[in-house]
Amino acid sequence: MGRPAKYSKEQILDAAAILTARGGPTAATVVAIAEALGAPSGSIYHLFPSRDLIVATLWIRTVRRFQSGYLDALAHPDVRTARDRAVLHVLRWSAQNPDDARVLTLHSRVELLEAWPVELGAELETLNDAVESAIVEHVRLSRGATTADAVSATYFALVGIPYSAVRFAMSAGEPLDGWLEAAVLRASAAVFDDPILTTSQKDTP
Amino acid sequence: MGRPAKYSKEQILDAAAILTARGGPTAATVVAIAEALGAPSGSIYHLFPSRDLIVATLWIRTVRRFQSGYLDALAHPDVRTARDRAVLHVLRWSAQNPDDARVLTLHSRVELLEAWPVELGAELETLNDAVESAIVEHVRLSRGATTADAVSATYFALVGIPYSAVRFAMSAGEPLDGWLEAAVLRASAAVFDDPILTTSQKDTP
DNA sequence: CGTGTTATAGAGAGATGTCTCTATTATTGG
DNA sequence: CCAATAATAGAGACATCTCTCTATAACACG
Repeated sequence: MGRPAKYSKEQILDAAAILTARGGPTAATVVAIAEALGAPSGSIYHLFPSRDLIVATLWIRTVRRFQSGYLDALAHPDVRTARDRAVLHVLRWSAQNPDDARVLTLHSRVELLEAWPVELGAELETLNDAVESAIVEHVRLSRGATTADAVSATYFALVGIPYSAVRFAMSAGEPLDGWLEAAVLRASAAVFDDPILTTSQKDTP
Repeated sequence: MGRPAKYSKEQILDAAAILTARGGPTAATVVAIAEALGAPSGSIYHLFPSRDLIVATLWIRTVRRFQSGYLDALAHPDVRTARDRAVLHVLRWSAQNPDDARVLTLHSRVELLEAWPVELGAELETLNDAVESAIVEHVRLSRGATTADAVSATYFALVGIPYSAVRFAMSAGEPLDGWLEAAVLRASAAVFDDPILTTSQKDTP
């Protein structure tokens, strides 16, 4: 019923991802996306009501794509294995999805879009909930109890540090494996060598 | 000789820094800078020939400001002390200069400006030379000889990791001291616990 | 006190981006 | 084959940004 769609939302998001990854936060203009698809700009607005919504949807899609494997990795019952797998997932997922990784790392959410669409407010609010819960759960498993500092430090070790390696590799042109993988694993693990993080249950090798 | 200047280049760069730090790479428009100074946009062009040159000059100024203390820290004769001081300088300088730090971390140089002014080409080329030399020298002091991987890893440990903490703190609203300082020091130091980095001269605690 | 000099003031030209609105095209079901 | 439907096509209104150009203001020096 009706004319078949020539362009899809996914196509638009794909084009927006590539443009953003390679040209910065402002590169994904509606005109540029339309050109990438060989469409006039009006056709884009048939699928997305605004540019902001394209960018916001791209952000959500990218975060979700990253999170699925990350949560699996962190769910491993052995605490140490979970840590290593989570860290490695950041590196390997980024290596396999360089454009998505660029969207996530080169550009922080705040600078990607100053005014986030209200329609997606709720979704954006809860976007990180799954990872946050998983981190809290991980801290509980490691220590028996949680504190705000322990959760923050764990977040830093299991997300912040591996992402710094992704940024580093992307700007330096280094491959995301070899010595860098090993270095990130050591750096991340070292964060846990702290009395504050290991009071109730000692993590011994 | 002539009317006294009401606005200075420094004032313009200060306004651009604040705008960029708080509103992202595109926030420092000439109009916005002019408004911040209470001047019409034409007056800005009397001091800077183009917006690109404002942003590029701001970048150089910010990097230089950061580097001066960093190089001092890294110049300490004791290798271990040099490392710790360098790492701490990143954290403390960022805490004391939050807007400058935001310019440096929230936005990578590439996304700040796609086309860098040719006039500053040479300056931008050599901007990191001093730090790179210092890192190479540090590696030589630690190991007796240098390899590309060792230099990269050192760069990651002494710049990448501390900056990831700055980003982390800025987006999470954590203070840049306390447990985070300690965690970063451990994470950074752990990168050096590697045979590749310690072949000729062992770094033992 | 006037002249030369240097800076600011402010309007506006031209480019680019977002978004709207109408016309047109392709398909499906009767 | 003929509606009904749902999509694309494309022009253009409106906003904003960069940069230019001319007029005007303030100060130094003789």
